[in-house]
Amino acid sequence: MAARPGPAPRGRAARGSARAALIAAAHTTVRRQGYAATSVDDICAAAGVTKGAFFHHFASKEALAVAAAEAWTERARPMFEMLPHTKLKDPLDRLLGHIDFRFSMLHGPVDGFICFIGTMVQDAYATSEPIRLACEASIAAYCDALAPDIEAAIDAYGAPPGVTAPDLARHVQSVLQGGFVLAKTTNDPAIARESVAHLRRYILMLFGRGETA
Amino acid sequence: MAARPGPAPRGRAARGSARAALIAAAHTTVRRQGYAATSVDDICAAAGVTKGAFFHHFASKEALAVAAAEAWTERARPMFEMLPHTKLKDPLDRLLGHIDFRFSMLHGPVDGFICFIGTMVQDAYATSEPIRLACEASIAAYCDALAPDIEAAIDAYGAPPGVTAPDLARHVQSVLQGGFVLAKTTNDPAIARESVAHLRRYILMLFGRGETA
DNA sequence: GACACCATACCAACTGGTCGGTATGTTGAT
DNA sequence: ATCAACATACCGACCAGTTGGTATGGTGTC
Repeated sequence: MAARPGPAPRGRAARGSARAALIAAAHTTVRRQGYAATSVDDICAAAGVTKGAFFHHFASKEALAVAAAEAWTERARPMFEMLPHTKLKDPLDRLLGHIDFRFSMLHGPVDGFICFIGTMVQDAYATSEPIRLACEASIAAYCDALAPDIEAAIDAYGAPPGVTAPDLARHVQSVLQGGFVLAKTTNDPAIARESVAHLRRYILMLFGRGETA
Repeated sequence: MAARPGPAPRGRAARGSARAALIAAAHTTVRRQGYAATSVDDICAAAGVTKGAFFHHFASKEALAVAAAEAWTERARPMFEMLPHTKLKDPLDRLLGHIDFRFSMLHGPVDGFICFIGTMVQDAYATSEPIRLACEASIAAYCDALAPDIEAAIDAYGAPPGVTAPDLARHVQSVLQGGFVLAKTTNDPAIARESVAHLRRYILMLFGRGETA
């Protein structure tokens, strides 16, 4: 107790880190158990903080959920800005690069790649409008980030009538979310990879690069 | 299975109906709130039955969940046996008929068309292996029911290499589940209809009936 | 540069209420 | 009379949220 080591005491978490630790703990815990099945105590234990700290930073469990949804959006941002495929010249190559990147994430334990937003909105959309809205905003942000490349690909290569950029962006998100659900069901990511492979083939066909029967 | 001879008492729910009422209540309540957020009392209230009756018929909440998953599978069976499109001669027409039928269901309140299985497995797959397995069996039954028509369509029209019937059946299921998640997120089925429309176009292209850019 | 002052960050213990599940009583059909 | 099919009353565990308090770091004053 008397020992007062330098800047980072090893015994417990640094002061000021509780809020971030709680959000990170919410991400991992809710992804594993769902929102309703995750108690505030669970999150506190995972974050290594007490309940007092929790309610110092967040007015309610719901408020944490909203903050965690916003943090998740920020966490996903580098996927569109820092990855190598985002530097490709051809917009369709950028889109396919994104799909391939999402595909490459679908390995290992299911908890490691499933979407916090999709998991949470499933059992909170009917009980908490603030959470639902936060999740809607996060999904919309993802689609908005994906849409410009799709738009450019449509401009460059054309697309069948009725296919628009926002529309296709939402479909990409839909296939991913569906893959997560099935991966949870079978406890195996292979089924999600299959589905993303179908999505990739669809996009290739849409833009005239694919092969038909 | 068959109704007892003689009239049922008029005043309150017929004796012997509690089990079916509880399963039906589980379907509606879990679809709206998720599994973890649904209490045994909620289900009992929705079924118009007391807790004593609940635990007379089911050993636990988990046991009801498993029974409800099996009942859901049975409930979906007529979709493959009794609908008009199942009588079509062309297997691809039967498949498209099924897709169109699923599309036509995507109207009105979200609670009305989302999948009990997909909702429940989301927040129970990590905490209850029996529930996960029951949901896996239900999804597998759906895919098994869909696969023969796809197989026949592949035989009749051919398909790109790597596309198999079980594979594509799972993709159909995946797109549906993903559409449900996004419909919950936006509280609007339109987004799910869009996604199923993309799925339909993909299938048309796969089998050479589609148009590319 | 030392110290009073104070807002923030955090903690342990607790509360009223709800949870899944149980123990036991009552009813109705055979 | 018997037993399945319910209902009533209750239990310990756990839930989200509250309370009263302590530790920490920044700031103004001299």
